[in-house]
Amino acid sequence: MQAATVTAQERRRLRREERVGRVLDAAVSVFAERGFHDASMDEIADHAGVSKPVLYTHFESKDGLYAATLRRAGQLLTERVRASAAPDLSAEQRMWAGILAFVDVVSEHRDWWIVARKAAMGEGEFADLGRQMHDEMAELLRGLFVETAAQRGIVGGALSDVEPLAHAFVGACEAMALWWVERPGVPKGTVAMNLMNLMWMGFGDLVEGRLWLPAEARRT
Amino acid sequence: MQAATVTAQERRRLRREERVGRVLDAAVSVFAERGFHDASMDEIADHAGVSKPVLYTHFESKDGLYAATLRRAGQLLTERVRASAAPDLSAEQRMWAGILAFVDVVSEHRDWWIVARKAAMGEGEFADLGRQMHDEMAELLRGLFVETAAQRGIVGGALSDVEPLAHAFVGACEAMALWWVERPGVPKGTVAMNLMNLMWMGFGDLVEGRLWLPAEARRT
Amino acid sequence: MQAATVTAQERRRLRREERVGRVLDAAVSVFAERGFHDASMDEIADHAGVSKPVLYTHFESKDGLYAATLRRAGQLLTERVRASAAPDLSAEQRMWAGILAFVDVVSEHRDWWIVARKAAMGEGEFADLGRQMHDEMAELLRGLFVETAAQRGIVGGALSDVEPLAHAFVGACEAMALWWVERPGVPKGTVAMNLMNLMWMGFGDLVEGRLWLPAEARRT
Amino acid sequence: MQAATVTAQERRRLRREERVGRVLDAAVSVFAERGFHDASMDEIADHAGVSKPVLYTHFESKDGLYAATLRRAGQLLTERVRASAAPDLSAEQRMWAGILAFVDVVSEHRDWWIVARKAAMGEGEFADLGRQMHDEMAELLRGLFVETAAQRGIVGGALSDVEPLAHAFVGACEAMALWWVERPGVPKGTVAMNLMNLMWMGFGDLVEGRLWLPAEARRT
DNA sequence: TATGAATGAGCCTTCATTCAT
DNA sequence: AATGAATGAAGGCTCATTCAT
Repeated sequence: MQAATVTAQERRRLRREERVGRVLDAAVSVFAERGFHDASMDEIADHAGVSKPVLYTHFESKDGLYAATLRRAGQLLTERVRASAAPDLSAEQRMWAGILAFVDVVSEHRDWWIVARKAAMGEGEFADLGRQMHDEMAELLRGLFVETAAQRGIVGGALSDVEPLAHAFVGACEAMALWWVERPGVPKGTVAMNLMNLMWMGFGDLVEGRLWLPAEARRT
Repeated sequence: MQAATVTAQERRRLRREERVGRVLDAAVSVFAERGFHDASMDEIADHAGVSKPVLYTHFESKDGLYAATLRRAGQLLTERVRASAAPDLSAEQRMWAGILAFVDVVSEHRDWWIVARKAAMGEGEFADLGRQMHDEMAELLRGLFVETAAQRGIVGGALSDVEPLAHAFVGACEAMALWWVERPGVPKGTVAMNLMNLMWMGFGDLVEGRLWLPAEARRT
Repeated sequence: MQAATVTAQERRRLRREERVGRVLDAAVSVFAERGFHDASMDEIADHAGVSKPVLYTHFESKDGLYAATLRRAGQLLTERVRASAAPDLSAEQRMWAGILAFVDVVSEHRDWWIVARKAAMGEGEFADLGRQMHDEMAELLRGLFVETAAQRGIVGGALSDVEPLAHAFVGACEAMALWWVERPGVPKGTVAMNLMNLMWMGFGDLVEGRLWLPAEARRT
Repeated sequence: MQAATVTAQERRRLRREERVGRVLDAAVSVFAERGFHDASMDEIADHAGVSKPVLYTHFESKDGLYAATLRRAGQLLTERVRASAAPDLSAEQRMWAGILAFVDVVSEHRDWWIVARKAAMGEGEFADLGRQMHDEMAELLRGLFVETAAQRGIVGGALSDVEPLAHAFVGACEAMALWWVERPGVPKGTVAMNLMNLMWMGFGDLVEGRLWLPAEARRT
């Protein structure tokens, strides 16, 4: 009896989780296509094959569902990138692995990535959730910069604050991913190679102190 | 009499244009803060200090007002960048001038830039209008790449298609601008320098054929 | 000087009346085509070639303009019908003349007639104004009935109240006019003949006491 | 279980139909009183005892609700008249039955009849729907005319086209109904008798070739 | 527990009407 | 006296959210 009861509970929990999963999948699909405001709870319920009140038994509100979707998207996208940067690899290897992971995950989870991108331009909590992967990647990059510079004995240098640079690099990745998402024919390897060259080369120059200066500063 | 009549018409026309200007200013401010959907015509009218029907005498609809705002934003932002790249300058000078112009215009017209960025993540006509500056900058960059490569006698090279690279660079600029827009304390020059280094260095490496290759490819 | 002043006033009055006439013409045209609600003051002003405030200097409001239009329509249509029934004619001649006048005026002033018809189905004051011609014709007919019956020495008769009959006959005229207005090819004479037969024959039967009775009443 | 389910569905369907019925009743009442334009969806919802969105779950739009109302009115009014003209009756009996049915239905469904009359004066689709009963009655009458004339061996006759006459007779019925609707005290039988006399007598005269001619034509 | 049906609140849009010139 | 421009008020429609079954 005990076993049966547990099984029944388990089954219920599984069914519940499956439900939630289905709803999130529907939500991400609709949110990605329409954006937050033009996505209606009706359409999401239809996509999920459930009735609208079910949405409200699992999520507080439309905002709640959106936040959950964004949280899920953040996990999905971030985990893979973070996992790829194994600590026993060299900086170069970690960067290459990270780029490969990024390209992979973006192409495999197109909708999640699009939803996050759209949310990133919003306001408040949603923007933060939407920027999760961006921030994570920027932080990883910043770590790589600092670590490499330290290994080479360079302190400070001309560009003392690498945080904006990290964000810029991540922005380059995102822009290229966006460009790529709209051109499905381009092979993944090309995209990754482009990104790696952009980042590793610029990275190398900067870390080694090769610095461009405006004409007026060069006279000295 | 003739002169007076003309003056009256002129005054009317001026007032009309001033009105339209005020409405656009209010619109960009509200759209920037709330996004298209959460911006209400009521709030825009309030911000402009006019009544709601005035919006409809100058613009077809909310969509029309939004499109006009985006068009205006596109002009405002794009003109300066394009104008900065005087054809008698060297490629390096043009790039530096373009970056300075970009940084200037983004900081001077924060709201226009934010509105355009938000629109760029949408769909359809609005997205196109919102991407105007991005596309313009990417095209300018692409031209610089091709021209410089040609001057140095490099044909094809390892990265035959520079379009994605141009988009990536523009993405880097945008990400840094976004980062900067939220940190008003950072001096403009620092941002510009960061961007120029990122672009000119990576640019130089690529144009000169210094190419990063994955380990398995390097064996050959 | 006096003469000149008078002339100037006259001219002004004429111009004013011409203006009012133009506005009424425009109003009847727009009201006829669109009906009261879908007619906008803008469209009427455009049709009249004047600006909207001019409408309000001559008429109190949209309702006022509509009422004026209906009053004018009532005059225009009613006068001719009434004038046709010269008191020195026989009843038969008066009826025939009235029908000819009705058919004439309806075809010559299509819009005025249509406007009145539409108003007749409305509410309140407008309905009354719209029904002016109908009521006038019904009254004329009733007079003919009573007069003829009296001449023939018939008092009371089976149909003591001829008012509803008069309305019914007028309704027949209107329905045929409506049918005719939509079929411009049919000659005027045919329509008039049809109406006269309908009315004169029925009229004759009734006045002379030939009465149809339901089967159960006939047994007696 | 099966039975219970079916019952539940049945109940739902019944309630749904009842709701739709209630909405249509409210709509016809408000449309009859105010006309299409001055009727607001708010007022209709209030009359029906439901909230506004309910109107939109059952009907596409205000236009749709109006069209549905008119269609319903057309059915309601037309069916009874058509049903009354049983084919095994004589022409005279059919006309009398039809008139009784018309008078009945107009008095029992005052609002439906008013709504249809108002719509008939409009334009486009609505006018057609509003004229349904008129057209149906005209067609029935035309059939009676032709049939009776044929039975009496009259071909062509002086009035070769009976369609306008049929419309005129129907117009007479409508005008009398309108007159009656505003004078509730008048007994139904009187109205019916008046109409029957008008129609059957005029009808008889015409079918039998008694024809009124203008003076100038009579000389021959 | 899941659903069909309902609702309250809000937003875009229009138009008769009126100022300021 | 006439106009371009402006406004207040109202109506149609939608959608996130919640009952009653």
